[in-house]
Amino acid sequence: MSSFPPSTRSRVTMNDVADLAGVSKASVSRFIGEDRPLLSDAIALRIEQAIQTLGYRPNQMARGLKRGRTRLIGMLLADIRNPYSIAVMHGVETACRRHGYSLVVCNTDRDDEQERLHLEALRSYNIEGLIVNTLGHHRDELRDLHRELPMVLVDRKVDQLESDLVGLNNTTAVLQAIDHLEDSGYRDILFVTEQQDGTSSRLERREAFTSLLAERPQMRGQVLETDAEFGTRLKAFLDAPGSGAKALFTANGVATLTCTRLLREMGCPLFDDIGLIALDELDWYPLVGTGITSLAQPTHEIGVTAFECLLNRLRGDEAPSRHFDFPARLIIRGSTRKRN
Amino acid sequence: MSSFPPSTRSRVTMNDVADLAGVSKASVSRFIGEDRPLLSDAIALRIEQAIQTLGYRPNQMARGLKRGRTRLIGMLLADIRNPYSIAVMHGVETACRRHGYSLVVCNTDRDDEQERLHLEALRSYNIEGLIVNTLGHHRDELRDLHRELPMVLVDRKVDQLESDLVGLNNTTAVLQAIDHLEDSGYRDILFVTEQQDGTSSRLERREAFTSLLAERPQMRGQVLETDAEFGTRLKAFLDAPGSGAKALFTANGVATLTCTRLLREMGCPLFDDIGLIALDELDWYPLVGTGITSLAQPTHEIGVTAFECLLNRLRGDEAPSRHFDFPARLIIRGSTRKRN
DNA sequence: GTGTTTTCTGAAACCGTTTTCAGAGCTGTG
DNA sequence: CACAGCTCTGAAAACGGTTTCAGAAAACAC
Repeated sequence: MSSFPPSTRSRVTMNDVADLAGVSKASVSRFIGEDRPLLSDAIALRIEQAIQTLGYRPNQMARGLKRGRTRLIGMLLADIRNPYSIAVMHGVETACRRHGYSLVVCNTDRDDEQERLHLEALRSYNIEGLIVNTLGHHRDELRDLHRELPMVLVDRKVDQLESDLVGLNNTTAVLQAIDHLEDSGYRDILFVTEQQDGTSSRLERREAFTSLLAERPQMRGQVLETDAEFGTRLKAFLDAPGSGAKALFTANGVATLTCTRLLREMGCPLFDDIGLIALDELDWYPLVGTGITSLAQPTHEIGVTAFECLLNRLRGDEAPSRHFDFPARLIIRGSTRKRN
Repeated sequence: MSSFPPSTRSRVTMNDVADLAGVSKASVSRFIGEDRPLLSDAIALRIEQAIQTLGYRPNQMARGLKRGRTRLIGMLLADIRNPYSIAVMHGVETACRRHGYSLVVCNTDRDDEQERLHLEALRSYNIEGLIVNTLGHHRDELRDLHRELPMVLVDRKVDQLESDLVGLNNTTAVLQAIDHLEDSGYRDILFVTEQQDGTSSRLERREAFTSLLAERPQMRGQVLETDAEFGTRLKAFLDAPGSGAKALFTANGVATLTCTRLLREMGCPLFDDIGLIALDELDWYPLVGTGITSLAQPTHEIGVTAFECLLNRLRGDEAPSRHFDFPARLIIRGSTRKRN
């Protein structure tokens, strides 16, 4: 009878429901919370109907305020346009959804100041946990925050920050790559990485490469960063008299893109003269030249695991910090065909 | 003197600041809000110092509760793994950051039920505005929500939802493509689109293609969806006796990937026998075969514009709903070399 | 010196929830 | 029938802020 068009009312609140059902706010609160069994059937029914007719949705902000549970988790990303980040984020998002959490995504675009601003913002929203995939400068802010809430690092360690870490087993992955290259007859390997900026995974991969190759006298290895002079240096590598079949080993998706572009610009056929193996799998690898061999990371699993770590901590797990090192999966394509 | 290690205290609140500074909460509130000019210099200084020593950060949740401004905006995405969505999201995120907003990202994975759940969640967080890039089933929920807050559609219209729309001028883009194909000597065009699912842009592109080709008797066009039988049908198109040079016109990134994969599997050299023009630009297009010609969308600009629309509405702009149709940029590569 | 503004400040109510606490009804016992 | 022990309910006090309102102090006018 007394039905307003709900559109005119600003927003239906717990009081409205209580009034319509003729009960107190407390009862409504019990109904929507975990205390429903406390209520008599009669009252529960009245509340349920009132909620139905009014289309009531509890206000998470108010809930979070009183209860301390916002059901919000934050994710700090260094570069939202990196497919790796996106793939991991997809995993996180899926897991969040499954457990009733929502995700606040913060992209720093590799900018330290943005990282600081985002950290402040996230804190002010009372997020319950944080997933971090950035350079982690602002160590102090991160540590402060870590005292207040659980935190999980993805892919990159942060100095002096004791927290769970989820990522790739970089050493094993690099070993897989080198083994595969050696098996396929390659002897002269150029490891291509983006410029070192303190990213732990980047450093680990590079060091794994250097130390593993040092153990194999039959192979020769060098390392190049994709800096301003990369083009000329790459050309020099290609032109140098070989001590055996040559191959590039790119340390991530961006490096792969850079190399493939350059090779193409140099008119180097893909991949007759030179081999290529890439860390990280991208959907276009099968399409380029004879196809790019890669080591795929279980990105989805990494994301899901990151969230689950957080969830465990939220549920009170106080165990010392753990590391999850996932293995890579070798996908062989034309870019590493057998040589002799 | 009475300095606790801040780590032991749960979280410093406005009351703590007020106590330390020897003022009332009201003054602290004025200090952190827009009423700072009301305060005397002496008091402002005391507050500022108290905030400094305690490391106080206001709680956005509590703020939002009373004030109604959460500084949160939501983005509903159909498919977070689609590079187009990511590119737009990057634009949105940048704009958000610039204006002090944070972004809650919700990925529906093209699932209607997830869309509903996310809409509920977003509403419960009192987001101030919503950017929508989904199928928009749940028309009613969307409409309800639209009464409460401003909304902007990206790329796809939603039936009977009067709201701002930001996207590509699909008709013009298709026209550009056809013109370019015709100029380059192609006469037999296969338009490849993902299965129709109600996405307005998908439909517009297809219809633009059909009607534009109808006006050009010298060209022949047909449309194929990437369904289960697409492989065989594509092969049929390739094998059919041609009435002129053949080309594929893929309606988005996914379709391009599908086609390129199939062409490669069929052993069709890329791109000698057949041309290809793609709507949407991806970073690997230059690398495949002789390079894929594309129509690039100004994704970043689309994202920024979407946010700015929202911001205008938040600031009280009540103008009737607007459409922003951006033009595409033609990037010519080897896949549409001249034929005769 | 009084009266009127103006400027600054704090008390208290409020935002929409949860949670504590006390009390109102019952039921069962001796 | 008095008493304890349940089960259910509502009033009221949080949560961490903002905002209204009224009053104190200072500035100005006469």
